[in-house]
Amino acid sequence: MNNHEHVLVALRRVIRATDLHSKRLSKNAGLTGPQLLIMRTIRDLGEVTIGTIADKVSLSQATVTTILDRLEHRQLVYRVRSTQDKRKVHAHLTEGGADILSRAPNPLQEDFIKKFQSLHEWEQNMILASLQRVANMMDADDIDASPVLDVGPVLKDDGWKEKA
Amino acid sequence: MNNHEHVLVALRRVIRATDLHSKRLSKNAGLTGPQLLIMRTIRDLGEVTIGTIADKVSLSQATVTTILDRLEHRQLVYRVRSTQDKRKVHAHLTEGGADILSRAPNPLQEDFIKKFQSLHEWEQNMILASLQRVANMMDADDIDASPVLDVGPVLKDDGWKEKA
DNA sequence: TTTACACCACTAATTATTAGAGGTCTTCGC
DNA sequence: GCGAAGACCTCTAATAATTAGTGGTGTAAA
Repeated sequence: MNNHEHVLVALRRVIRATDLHSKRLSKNAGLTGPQLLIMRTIRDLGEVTIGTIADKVSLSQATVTTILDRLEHRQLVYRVRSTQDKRKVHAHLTEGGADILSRAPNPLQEDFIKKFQSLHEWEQNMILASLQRVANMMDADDIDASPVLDVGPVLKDDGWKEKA
Repeated sequence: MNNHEHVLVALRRVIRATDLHSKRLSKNAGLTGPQLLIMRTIRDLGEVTIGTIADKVSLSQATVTTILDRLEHRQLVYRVRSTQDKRKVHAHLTEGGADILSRAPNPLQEDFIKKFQSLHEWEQNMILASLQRVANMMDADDIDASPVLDVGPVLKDDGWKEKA
């Protein structure tokens, strides 16, 4: 991981911690930030492995796996194990998943990241430092968190994940 | 792995190198020694994972995987991925596989191993040393290798294993 | 005899999943 | 408001199977 990517990861963390964190979306909507992010990645990249998703969204494979478990249980995505390489698993959106996603607002994350990447390093560092100061000031929690997407009630734990 | 087990592994190697190695069986029959050994393990243990097979036959998981590939291609076994633990894969015999196996001679390997295990360690070591001497004398290759099992021609490489 | 090919077996690397631990946020009852 | 419960996120470490790569043996064909 080069220096550039470190900055990028930091930026993604900032985005997750502000715009798209679960505390914002889960208030009234059925999908959390990471869930939306992963579903968009699947939509945009087509047939995509768990490892590729993890790279794109800067999360561990283990985290992506557990999030996909929840999405699969709600029948928003499904998995297909590759026949070429049986280690790999491809994730796909179901019809319902694609439908819900099409009605979700686009946060322009990827555009933003692409533009950010085109900046000089000193510019990136300056922006990140500024964001840090902003984040420190945000404890007041006086920003409106209006509902973004409504796909029904949040998943209840009805024991769908049977233990071995 | 304790001392006892080391002896057992050595013994299995001796068995493979003499009675059941592929050079003996593949002459006229369709199944090699390791293939038979693995199929018997599946039959005797029922729903069994690759790791368990590898333990039982003292081979690496990787080796068992490749041998199962060939057996599966010949439709003698099939794999089912566990729903409880998606890392695991269960191997089963197909009807045809069970049929062929029922007509194969039983080499009494497991009986032999069990009896051997009941011996004192110095006895085991003595026997292994004797076997080693016998093995050194076997280069003459004057032992008849009569066909044991005939299930048709040996698998030809018709490109069934497509590369990624 | 040489050559090609199928097979065996290993180690190391790769991919996904699970276990376990720690954390945040929301809801529900008091 | 406060505390507990539940759903979720995230990580590291362990686990399971597969694949890549290497080297070897045996058989059959040229």
